[in-house]
Amino acid sequence: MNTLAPVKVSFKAQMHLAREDAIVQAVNRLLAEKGFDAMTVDEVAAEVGIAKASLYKHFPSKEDLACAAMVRVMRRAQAFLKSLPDTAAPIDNIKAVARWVMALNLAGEMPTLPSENSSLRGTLIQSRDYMDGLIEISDMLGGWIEAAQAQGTLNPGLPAIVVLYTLYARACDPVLEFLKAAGQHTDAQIVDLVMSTCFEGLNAR
Amino acid sequence: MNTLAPVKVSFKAQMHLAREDAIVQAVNRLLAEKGFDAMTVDEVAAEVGIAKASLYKHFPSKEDLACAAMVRVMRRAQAFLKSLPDTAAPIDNIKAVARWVMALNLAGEMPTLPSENSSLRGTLIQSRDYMDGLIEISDMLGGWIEAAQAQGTLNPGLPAIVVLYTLYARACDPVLEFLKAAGQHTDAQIVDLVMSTCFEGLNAR
DNA sequence: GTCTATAGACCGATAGAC
DNA sequence: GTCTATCGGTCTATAGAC
Repeated sequence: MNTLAPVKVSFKAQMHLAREDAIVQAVNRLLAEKGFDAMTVDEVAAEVGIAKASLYKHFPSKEDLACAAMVRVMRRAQAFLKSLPDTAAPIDNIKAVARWVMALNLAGEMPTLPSENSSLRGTLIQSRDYMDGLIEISDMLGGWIEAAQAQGTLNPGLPAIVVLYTLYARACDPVLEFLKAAGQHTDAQIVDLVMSTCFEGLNAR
Repeated sequence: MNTLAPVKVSFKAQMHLAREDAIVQAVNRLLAEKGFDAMTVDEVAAEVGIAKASLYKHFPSKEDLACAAMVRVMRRAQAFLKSLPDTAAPIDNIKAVARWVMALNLAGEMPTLPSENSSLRGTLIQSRDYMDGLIEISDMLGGWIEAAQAQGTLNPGLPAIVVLYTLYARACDPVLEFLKAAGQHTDAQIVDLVMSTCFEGLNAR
C-alpha cells in the first residue's frame, strides 16, 4: 500500500466494491427468478454489463457467486431483525419478519432455498458468513418463538423448531407466486392472505 | 395388427406397458429426490436397467418423461379422491387428502412442482392428460372447500382459491423434509405437526 | 510502463437426443 | 455409442487509465 496516495487506493477499492455490489444484486435477482441451476454465468455478466472474465476476478466460481447473494439476503434479514424493537411483543416481531420476507418474495428478491442436493448446499454450509448469519437469525427468531409460546400468543404445543422451519418455508412459499400469477389480488392482499393461513390456519375459528 | 395371434400382440403390448410403468416409477422417484433439472436421462436408464436409447422409444424427450410421471401422480390422487366417501364431512375429506399427499412426500414419491419457468411447465400445460387431471382434482377439492366453508368448518373469510393453492403447496412443503432431516420425529409425528400448522395455524387458540 | 478490464475465442465436461 | 449443444471456466490480445 502506498500511504502517500491513500485517496487513489480508496477510490479504486470503492469502485471494486460498487461493482461487486452490482454483481451480487444481479445474481440475487436471477437467483430469485430462475433458481441456481437455471441461472447461467453468462446471463449474470450480461445483466451486470461486464465481461464474464471480470466476474471471475471477483468470485472464483458460480457457487461463490450465488453464496455471496445468499449472504446478502441473510445480512438484510439480520439488519431487519435488529431494527425491530426489543420492547415489542415477540409475536409482533415474528409477524413483522414474516411479512417482510413475503414482501421480499413478491418483489422477486427472495432466492429459492437449495433444500435438495445442489452443489450450492456444500458451498453454503462451508461459508462462515452464511452459516453465522443463519445461526444468528435462527437464534433471534427462536428466542421470540419461545417467548411468544410462553406468553400464550403462539401455540405452545408446537416444538419451536417446527415454528422456525415453518417461518423459513413461508419465505419461499409458492402460494405467493401462484396468487400473484392468478392476478386477482394485490401484493398487499396476498401477504395478508398468506399471513392469515400461516398464523390462523385454514380452519374456521 | 394380426388378428390371428391376438394373444401374442396382447402379450407384447403388456410387456411394453409394464416397462413403461417401470420407467415412469423410476422417473417419479428421481423427480421427487432431485427435481427435474438435476435428474439426468442416464440416471433414469440406469435405474430402470435399460439402454438410454430404449427410453426414447417410449418417450420423445426428457420433458415427456417427467410429464408422464406427473400424470401418474395426478391419477393416483384422482383415485384417492374418488375413494373418499361422498357422505363424509367435506372438511374430513380435505384433511384426508392433505395427510395423503404429505405421506406421499415423506415417502419420497412426490415430485416437486415446477413453479418456475422450467421447460417442464410448457409440456405440462400442453398435456391433455395432465391438465384434465389437474382440473378434475381442483374441481373436487374446490367443491369440498366451498362446502366446508358453508358449514363453518373452514375459514369462510379466505377465497377458496387461496385454500386450494395452500393445499397444493403443502404437498411439497419443505418443512416435511426439514423435519425428517432433523430426525427428531417419526414420519407420523411430522405429518401431525404440519397438519396442525396448516389447519390450526401457528397462533395459540 | 504498468495495471486492469474487456471482448471474444476457446476448452472440457456433461447431458440431451437419436 | 455417437453427435451436438450448452455451460462453467480459462486464456489471449487489445484498449485505456494512471
